[in-house]
Amino acid sequence: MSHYLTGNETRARLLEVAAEVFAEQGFRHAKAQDICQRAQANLAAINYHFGGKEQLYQAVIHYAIEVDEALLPHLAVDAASSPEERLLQFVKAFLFGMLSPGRPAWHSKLMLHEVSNPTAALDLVIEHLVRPIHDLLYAIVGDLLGVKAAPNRVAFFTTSVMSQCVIYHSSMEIVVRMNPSQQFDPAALEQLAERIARFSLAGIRHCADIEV
Amino acid sequence: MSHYLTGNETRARLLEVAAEVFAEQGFRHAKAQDICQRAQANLAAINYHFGGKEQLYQAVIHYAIEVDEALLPHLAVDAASSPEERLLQFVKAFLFGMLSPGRPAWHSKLMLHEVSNPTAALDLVIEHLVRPIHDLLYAIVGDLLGVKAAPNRVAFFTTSVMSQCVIYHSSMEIVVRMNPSQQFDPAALEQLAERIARFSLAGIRHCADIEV
Amino acid sequence: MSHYLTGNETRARLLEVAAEVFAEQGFRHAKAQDICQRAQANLAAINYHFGGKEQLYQAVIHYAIEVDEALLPHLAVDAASSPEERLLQFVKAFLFGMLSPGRPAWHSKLMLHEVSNPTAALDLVIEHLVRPIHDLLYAIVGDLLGVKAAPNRVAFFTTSVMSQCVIYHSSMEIVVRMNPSQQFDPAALEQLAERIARFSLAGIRHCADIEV
Amino acid sequence: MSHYLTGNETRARLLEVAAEVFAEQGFRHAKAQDICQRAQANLAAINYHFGGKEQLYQAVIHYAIEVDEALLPHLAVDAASSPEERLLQFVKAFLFGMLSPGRPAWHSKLMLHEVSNPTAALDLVIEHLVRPIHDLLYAIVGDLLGVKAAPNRVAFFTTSVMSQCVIYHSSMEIVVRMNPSQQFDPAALEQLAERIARFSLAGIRHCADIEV
DNA sequence: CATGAATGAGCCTTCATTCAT
DNA sequence: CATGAATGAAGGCTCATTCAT
Repeated sequence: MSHYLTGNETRARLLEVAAEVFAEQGFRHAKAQDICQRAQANLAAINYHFGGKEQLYQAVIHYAIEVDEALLPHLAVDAASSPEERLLQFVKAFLFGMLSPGRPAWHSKLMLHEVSNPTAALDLVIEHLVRPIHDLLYAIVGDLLGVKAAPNRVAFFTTSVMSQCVIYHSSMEIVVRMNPSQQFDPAALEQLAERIARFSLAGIRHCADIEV
Repeated sequence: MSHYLTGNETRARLLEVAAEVFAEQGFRHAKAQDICQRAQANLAAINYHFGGKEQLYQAVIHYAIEVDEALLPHLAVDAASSPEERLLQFVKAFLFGMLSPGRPAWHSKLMLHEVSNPTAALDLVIEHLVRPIHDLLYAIVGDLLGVKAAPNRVAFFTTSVMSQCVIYHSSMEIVVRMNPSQQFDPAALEQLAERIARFSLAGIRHCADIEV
Repeated sequence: MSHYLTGNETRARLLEVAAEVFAEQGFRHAKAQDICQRAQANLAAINYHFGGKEQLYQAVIHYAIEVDEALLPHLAVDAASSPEERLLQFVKAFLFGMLSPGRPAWHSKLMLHEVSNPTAALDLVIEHLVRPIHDLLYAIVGDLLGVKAAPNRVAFFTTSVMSQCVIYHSSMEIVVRMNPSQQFDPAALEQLAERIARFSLAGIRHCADIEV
Repeated sequence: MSHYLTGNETRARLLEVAAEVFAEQGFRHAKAQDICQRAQANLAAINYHFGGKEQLYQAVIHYAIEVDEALLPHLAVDAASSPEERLLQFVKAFLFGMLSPGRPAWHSKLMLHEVSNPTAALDLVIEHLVRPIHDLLYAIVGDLLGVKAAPNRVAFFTTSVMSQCVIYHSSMEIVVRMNPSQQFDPAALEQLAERIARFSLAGIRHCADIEV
């Protein structure tokens, strides 16, 4: 059990609230006053418990990483399945994890802010969250292409699949504007995942054939 | 050169500098002082010429839109070509437009900030920049699928293609980290565009077959 | 014909507009920009024509005094009438001059501001506007009391009558709030004047009797 | 004495000083810096304790109302006395309350500014200070006229009496200029009150007779 | 371990005035 | 005689941090 769970309750509440606020506003837009107010803590509490806004943010990132690492297994679907099946499962899990109003609702938003407005914590995020997920997908795509596939081609397809998933989060606003009828309830997400998987599978296979 | 310039020289300088600064820092983080200093103008100049920081930002957005609308025709490739050919041309033009170290280096960054931290100007950006481009691609995909295609399927494929292009801009940092060998010189962009087009084409055709 | 009418038209417009704006906002709250805008003059025009906001205000006060001195005779009613009649006429003229939407609507407001937020021009205003009016009323009251009346008693009654007139201007807001049914159309003003005159006459006579 | 005080000492000092400064300059002309300096507080203290200049002003108004409400009973003279006696007592109490160099010297000035340059707080002032006083006088006048008196006539006389009292405050500067020999020591105030009461009584009675 | 009080640096805006043409 | 452009001083607000208890 890590340090952010030890100590008193105020500290924990602060951390939880900060995660939400940072997720909503990003590091620089987030206001210490806002966090303390929502956490029903004194304005000085941040400095007392964490040493400052900056360090609080670091703690939140660490927190997020731990939480996420616990959820990561969901993406690592049954290794015995066919690559095709695993691709579908991956996309499905990723989409649901990102878009369904699940537990750490703040989680993805936080990461998004970190990516578009990087702070010193970006490295941590990439190594602990992005890379593991990326590697999972990379392995699936690798299996689809077979051992003979050139790494940069595997990487390209991995990126293509990722991009199709990620866009529904990072550019949700715009996606909705361009296609207002698109829904995001579980059933619609399911269909979306299937389409992405099928679309990508076809693309991968086709290219696998013609380009050795 | 005296302090009192003819015409709107100061105003123009202010606009140019502001575009860069807003692109670097986003609206809220950008400092009026910074802009004025770089533009060698008085702190009150922003207020005098534009009426405030907010309106200056609006002006920059309008400026960006004008610049961009001039580049838009490049995406509208020869209508006589086959849809396949047009898809490739579109992706190529889009990628080059976004990634080549071309004209206004600040342009894309500005848009990125606007999308991740939307202001009131987002609507403008969407309607004048995003939608025209989106519609172009939508038309190409529509031609590929034929008249019988359901609109929401056309929209899905359009989004998938767009996402593959956009990710090389919005998440460049991460793409590079995950795949360090990826280059972005013209030759590499050319190859990237071909891959995206081919991958997408296969995906679209496959799905077109099985799903009516 | 005084200097504020000579010179060009811009200057005159500026003066006219400034009078209104100063009347509405008072000297310090009035904004040079506002005045110039309404007068369709350049922002620098005030400094050019008058030398600054301060001097413009002085000019306005002088203007007001001249205008007012021209209107003053209206208060100096027929000297042949009885004092009782003259009192009524005075009150009526004063009330109408203050409250009817007459020509220099800005005039009284300007004076009011000057009195509650005095500037260096207060002396001028008092000597040229307040005192002449006061003296008129003082003379009427003196005639009512007869030659034997002590000056401080004449002064007291003068003040009492004046106060009853002035309050309908200086505290209009409050008067209306305390007595919402009170109207201020010409007929109501007429009645008001009669009441004030009758009330005051009775007071003066009663006191004249008992206090020698 | 350290910079960190217990309780709301700074807040109290700020309030007291602000009352004076607002009374002297009015809301808009008063400078936050000035207030903080005189109160030996930091410029941000206003924001910390009150939330801004505006709210500080509100607090001052409330403060003034509290102070004043404590003094209000002095005006509500013995109900058993005759109306004539009560009128005299009322005028006397009002004049002394306004003009004697009593408690909060800033109080009346503050109200004056509020009336001539109304802010959102005017309503509060009217309802808590003006109306109670007005109602007191209205009742006295009503008793003098008897039950048969029309409300608008009672209101008129009330206004006339009030105006005679108030002018010695709102237009003190001018009153003195017009009648330099007038004194305002307790004895003179006493005489003034008697004159106003007697004058008004005569006016009221006379009109009561002739106008039903 | 925790808090209410206070601070100061930084920022945007307003506004009368000045400059050069 | 007149103006568009530019300026600087001053004001108020935000916000993370620090102090004393």
